Amino acid sequence: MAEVQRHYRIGEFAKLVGLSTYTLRYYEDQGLVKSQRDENGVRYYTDEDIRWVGFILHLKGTGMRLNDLKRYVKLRAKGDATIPERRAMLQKTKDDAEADIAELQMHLQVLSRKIDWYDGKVDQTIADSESFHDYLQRFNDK
Amino acid sequence: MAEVQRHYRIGEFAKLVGLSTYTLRYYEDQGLVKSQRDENGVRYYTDEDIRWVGFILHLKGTGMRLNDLKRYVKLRAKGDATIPERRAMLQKTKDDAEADIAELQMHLQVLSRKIDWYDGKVDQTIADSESFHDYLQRFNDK
DNA sequence: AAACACCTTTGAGTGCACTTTAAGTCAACC
DNA sequence: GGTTGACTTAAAGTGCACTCAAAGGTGTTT
Repeated sequence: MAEVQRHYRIGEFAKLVGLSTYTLRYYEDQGLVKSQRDENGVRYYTDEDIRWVGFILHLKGTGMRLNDLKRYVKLRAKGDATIPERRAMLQKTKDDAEADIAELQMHLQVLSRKIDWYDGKVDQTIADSESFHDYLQRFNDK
Repeated sequence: MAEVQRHYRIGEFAKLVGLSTYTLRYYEDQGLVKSQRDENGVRYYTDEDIRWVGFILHLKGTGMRLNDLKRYVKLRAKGDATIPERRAMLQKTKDDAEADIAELQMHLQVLSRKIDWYDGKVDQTIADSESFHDYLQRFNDK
């Protein structure tokens, strides 16, 4: 636990977090990630940066946009007074993501039914499929 | 059921299916949707078209790309011999969507715990995963 | 007659999140 | 001493899925 902080240069760090060096510099431009510099002006990152990037990738993974991410980072920099606002952002992101999942699952259900129909597992959709078949004839002409 | 087929012109149809007239014409260019024409060359759509657009929107909703959708439609036009391939496409789309959901839920879990942490509820959840808790502690804003 | 909704083709614009290129410098490693 | 990997800024390119504009046309409704 009491080890000397490891330093990672951008190439190594990129591999560790699963982003490209381009993206990392882009994120830095955007104010999402910070780096430190050595005496030659070369970026380096620490284990804390790995955790931070991991966290923002979780937020991104739930559908948060870069603009919101920027806002979140700015709020964080302002201190504890912004916690309620940050909490609200996360809550909204969560709610949105859950709505997305629910919608996705609804679409998936239709897809599953269609697959079942292909497998001949569905009998009550004959009427549906016949008109659908008729419909598709229109695509045959040209 | 033996009613005269209703005809919808593009504006009305667009509202019914929730797409813009631009998008509808774009989809037609791409071969995803077909329309019929009256004696003046004006597009019209039927109830069957509503169902068809509904279906492709379900496929889109599960993450299928327009290119794949185009491929699907072309296969469909080729007849029953392409059913295995179409089935496989749907299966892959389904598997991908399910993987997306799983990933999303993983990210959501991190988000949820962060919200709990903002709420000071974290003490109660130490029990289930100490290392996960430690992991999340790293994100404690300071 | 004006307003409106539709038609055509072609091409440009939008938004997001990168991704790459250019052109030049610098320093470490083999 | 050449390759590698880093640095800089600014700009252009990519991919997807639209979205809109231009410019001129037809037909139907008020």
